[in-house]
Amino acid sequence: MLKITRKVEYALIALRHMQSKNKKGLASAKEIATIYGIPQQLLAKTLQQMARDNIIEAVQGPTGGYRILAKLDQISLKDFFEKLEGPLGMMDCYFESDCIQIASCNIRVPIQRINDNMRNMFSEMTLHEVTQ
Amino acid sequence: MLKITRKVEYALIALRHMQSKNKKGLASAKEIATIYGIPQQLLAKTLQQMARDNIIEAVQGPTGGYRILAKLDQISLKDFFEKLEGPLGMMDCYFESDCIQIASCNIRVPIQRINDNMRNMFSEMTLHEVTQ
DNA sequence: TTTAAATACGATTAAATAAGTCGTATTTAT
DNA sequence: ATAAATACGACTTATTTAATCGTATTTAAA
Repeated sequence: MLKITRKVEYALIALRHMQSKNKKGLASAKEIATIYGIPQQLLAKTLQQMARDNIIEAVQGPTGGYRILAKLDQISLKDFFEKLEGPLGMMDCYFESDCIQIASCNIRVPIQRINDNMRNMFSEMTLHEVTQ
Repeated sequence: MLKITRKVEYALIALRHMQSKNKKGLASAKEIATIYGIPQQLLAKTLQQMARDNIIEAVQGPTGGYRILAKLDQISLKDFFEKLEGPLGMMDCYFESDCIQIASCNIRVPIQRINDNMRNMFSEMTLHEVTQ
């Protein structure tokens, strides 16, 4: 429990790799996948998603690849996680309220407190801190 | 990602229910399962595990059940989670070091930083806070 | 203008994890 | 004796995550 996914892991690895390049330098999915031993197609999808989210920029065609676009010190880990994996809650009832048990549930408030602590924590860390 | 399991959820519900009883009062698995609409057998296992961990105390035989044994304000959420689900790390490499990629991995240190933040957060919350 | 190497992406399959059930044994109040 | 509770390993099912497949598009360079 409380694990991050491979997708997020691969995204962080890729970002950190791209940071080590100069401003105009591109990194291809193949290059990153080979260096870090991760499945190329899966990484590619993750990179494509980050490109859609304007975290990175894609250049097509041969000699193409990706480079960092956003200012990483302005993106919180919480936003980053949510861009890649959707709403960040330790229990689904934090967002959805279709739980039949709601009436009898006795831990809603305490759970929200834990959730809020966790979200705060990730709100206060930036992508830059993590990939610097 | 970053979800707690049903087991933990059921454990919290059960603890909170037991707290609402007086010192000698017992709550059976059946009672709790019925009130909160959770699978009895699964809950029973979780209660048994908490009993083994001396968080609660089991009384066998008819009229038996469970009651809180430990001082909940002395058990951190981190310890609680780890008792129920094992080591608490957002990535396995926080504990295991059999990852083949270790040599080339570029996010070990950053990931440890996130992990440490998370573990700190859960170390600073007590079970009592969450179930009070 | 053809080719090759890259991104783009929906659909599908495989693997891992979580959730739940089953069966049986043991304990103990009545 | 019986019934109602805990104890617990083995098993099955469901859900989620991870990975792969197939195909289309873009574009630099021969």
